[in-house]
Amino acid sequence: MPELPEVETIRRQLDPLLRGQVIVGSWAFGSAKFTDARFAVGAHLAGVRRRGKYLLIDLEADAPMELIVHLGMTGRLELADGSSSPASSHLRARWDLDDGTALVFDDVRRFGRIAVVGRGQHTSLPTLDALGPEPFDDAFTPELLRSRINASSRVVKTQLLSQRVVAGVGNIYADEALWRSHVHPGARRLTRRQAADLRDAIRSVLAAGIANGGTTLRNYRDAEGGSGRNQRYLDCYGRSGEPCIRCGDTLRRIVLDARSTTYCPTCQRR
DNA sequence: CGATTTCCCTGGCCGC
DNA sequence: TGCGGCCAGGGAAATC
Repeated sequence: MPELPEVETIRRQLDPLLRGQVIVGSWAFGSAKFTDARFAVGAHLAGVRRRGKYLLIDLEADAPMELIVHLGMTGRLELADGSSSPASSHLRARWDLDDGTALVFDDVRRFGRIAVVGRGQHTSLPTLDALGPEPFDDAFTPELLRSRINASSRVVKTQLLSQRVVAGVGNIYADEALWRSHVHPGARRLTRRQAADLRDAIRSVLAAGIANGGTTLRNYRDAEGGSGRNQRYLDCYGRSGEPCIRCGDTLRRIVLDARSTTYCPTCQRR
């Protein structure tokens, strides 16, 4: 379940390793979600960027292009050098690089996606195309958060997961940010104070996630095959039935949009 | 057009 | 030990 901190961790690891290399060959699993991988062959890798949970690898070829990778639920990107090849029991794509290494994409459940598009041409990926601001961007203000949340009748957690209000928040960090800011996941309107607290909480839980190398609960591994450490510091997600560390009440699990949601019924009132 | 629902996937876990 | 059933859930397509 890679969210922004996990994708950013991978981006930071891959960028210096991929920059300057040339893709000399490729292989892709026979599914439309991955077959675009072969269109990157022949391109020069100019750098690895990130938008929300999407990795954007800049390609220089006849025209500027982007190799877009979304890790879905169980996607893993690793660099294989001849000596140590990463676990790839569910290989979905491989890009052979001119120094003899290979970028390998493994994805057990095939919720991931690969696309090669013209630079900045994102209309074929609707979620990316309509992505909200980066959480650390100046544009992500409490006023913007409040106006977008209050403009829709959907509950706040659903809107956070939609990626349209802010980019990169998934189920884990949504529960953490809502808990930290005392906002009920089922709230439909935010006060100015709540919006300010939630904006700050989103930033702080994501920053902690990045600083801790991401959250590994099941499948997530970084680009070196390592586990994250942030799972040791989760206050709310996955802790239903346990006491809230802030007030002592028992954390409760509900289902919103078919996604499990943990919150504190005392700290997070509607 | 926005909101809501369904579907895609398979390893791990639970109960019998 | 074996096996059916269920759960995890991001994003896109289908439907309301």
